Parts: sequence; C-alpha cells; structure tokens
Amino acid sequence: METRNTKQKEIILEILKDKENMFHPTAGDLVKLVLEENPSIGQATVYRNINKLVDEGILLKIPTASNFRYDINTHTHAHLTCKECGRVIDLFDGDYLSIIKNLESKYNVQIDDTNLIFNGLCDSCNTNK
Amino acid sequence: METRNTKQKEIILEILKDKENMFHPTAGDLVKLVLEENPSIGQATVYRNINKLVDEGILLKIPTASNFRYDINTHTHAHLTCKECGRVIDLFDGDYLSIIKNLESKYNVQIDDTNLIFNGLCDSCNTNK
DNA sequence: GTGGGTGCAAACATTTTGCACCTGC
DNA sequence: GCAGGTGCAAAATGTTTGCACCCAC
Repeated sequence: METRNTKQKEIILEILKDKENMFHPTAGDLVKLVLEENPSIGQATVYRNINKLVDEGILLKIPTASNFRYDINTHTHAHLTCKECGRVIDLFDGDYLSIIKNLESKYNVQIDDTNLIFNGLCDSCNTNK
Repeated sequence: METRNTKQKEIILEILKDKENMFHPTAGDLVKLVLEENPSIGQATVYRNINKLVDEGILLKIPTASNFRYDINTHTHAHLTCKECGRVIDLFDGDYLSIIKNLESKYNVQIDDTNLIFNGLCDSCNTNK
C-alpha cells in the first residue's frame, strides 16, 4: 500500500516535531492544535493520521492511567507521569537492556518493545514540594 | 466517607480473586462476568465498584496499547502484553529497584509506583512461533 | 432512619466508519 | 486515471451521571 504526503499529514507532523520533548499530547490535544492551524481539516483525518503514524512506528502511543498520549521520539525510553501536574516526562537509562534480557530468559518470552511508565513527581514538583 | 459491603461488591471481588494470575480483565470483561453471575446487577455498579477499588489501591489499573486492564495483585511487577494472543502476563524481577533508584537521582524525580509494560510474545506464543 | 449503594436509562467523551468527493503520484 | 486520502456526519464504543429507590449499618 502506497503512502502519500498530504498537506494534512504535514501539519500534524510539524506540530508533533514542534512540541517534541515539551509535550506529550493526547489525540484530543492534537485535534485541537491541528484545527487551530487549519480549521477546515476534519477530526477524523487527524485520528486516521495518528493511527497510521503509530502503525508505521513513527509515533509512539503511550497509555497512561487516564488516556493515551503520543510521542514522536521513538527511542526506547521510559515515561514518568507526574501525579501533581499531570505532565509526562521522558526518562532514559541504558540499563534497561540487562533487565529485559533477564526477563526474556527467565520467563521464555520475547520482548519487542517496552512501555515503562513510572508514576510520581516530576523534577519541578519534587523540588517545590 | 463510610464504605459498605454489598452483595454486588462481593461478587466483583470474588471474580477478581478467582481469576488472579490467570486473567487481567478489562472493565468490559468484568461487566460480562458479573452479569453472568447475577444478571440483575447494573453495569454502572460494576464500573463504580471498579473505580472505587482502584482509588482504594486494592485494584491496579493497567493501561495497555488498546484499553485498560485490571489486576488485583498490587505487588509491584511488570506486565507483558502478548501481540499474538493479547494476554497480559505478570513478570517479576527484583532488579527493578536499582534502576528506579538510578532514575530518581539522575532526573531528580520521585517514583511512587511503576507500571512497566512490555510488548512481545508470551511463553506459549513464543514457543509455538 | 439515613447516607451510601444500586439499577436503569440517558448523557457523555472519544474514536471509528460509510460515503461521496478530492488529489497526489 | 485511480488508489489513497479527505471532510462530514452518523455510528460505535466505553464510561459516567441523574434520579428514584433500596438496604447495610
């Protein structure tokens, strides 16, 4: 199946890249931002593009306790959901791999992809508490 | 606020305990199971009880790529979502703690609670592939 | 007796789909 | 030209809420 570049998809990708590392939007956030940029785009189009980008592995779908958020940074990393301000923060740590190898052999499973979600306080809420 | 024990809540807890370690039901699964047990219970009651149990910390809400699943085992552990059969498997590994301590100091965050989700193949799908 | 819990139906939020039209290749 | 993409509105899905009644304490 061929994939086309449309104005709509470009706007969505532009917004995602623009907000990279600052913002892990929900689908609803993306719909709102895209419509601000161009009110004539249908919300179904935004959803269809998000799903396609997730399928293609360009966009990461992050399940949180209340909803799904999206992240264009596809490097394997963990996320901290802050219980105080609700922000989602990226966490990187090279040591994940040893744990994963350990789990794979211990349980005879194959791990393709991780989604490590920590709940607690982000840097600024932790400092100001 | 006082908490009462009702027949409905007992049925829900019974089902959750019964299926422990075998089954990580979605809210919809629970509604179905409860109604099988007693068709006169309203689905809103099931949802209300699930939410209350989650608030009380008795039930763990696990966000997965497609929906939310629930787990009565509140020991900190990781979950593997099998891309083949959709099952959610529990994974335990004592080494999480060192990683968490590492992340806390590296990023100046406070981690209360983890939700580690791995995507891949479960034991039986991995063996039969 | 009273406040929390329930059952029902309606409301709600979010996401998907059917369809006719449009457009990138 | 034509398959893939779009916009719109309706539908489907999953969850919550208003309300009158009920029952655990």
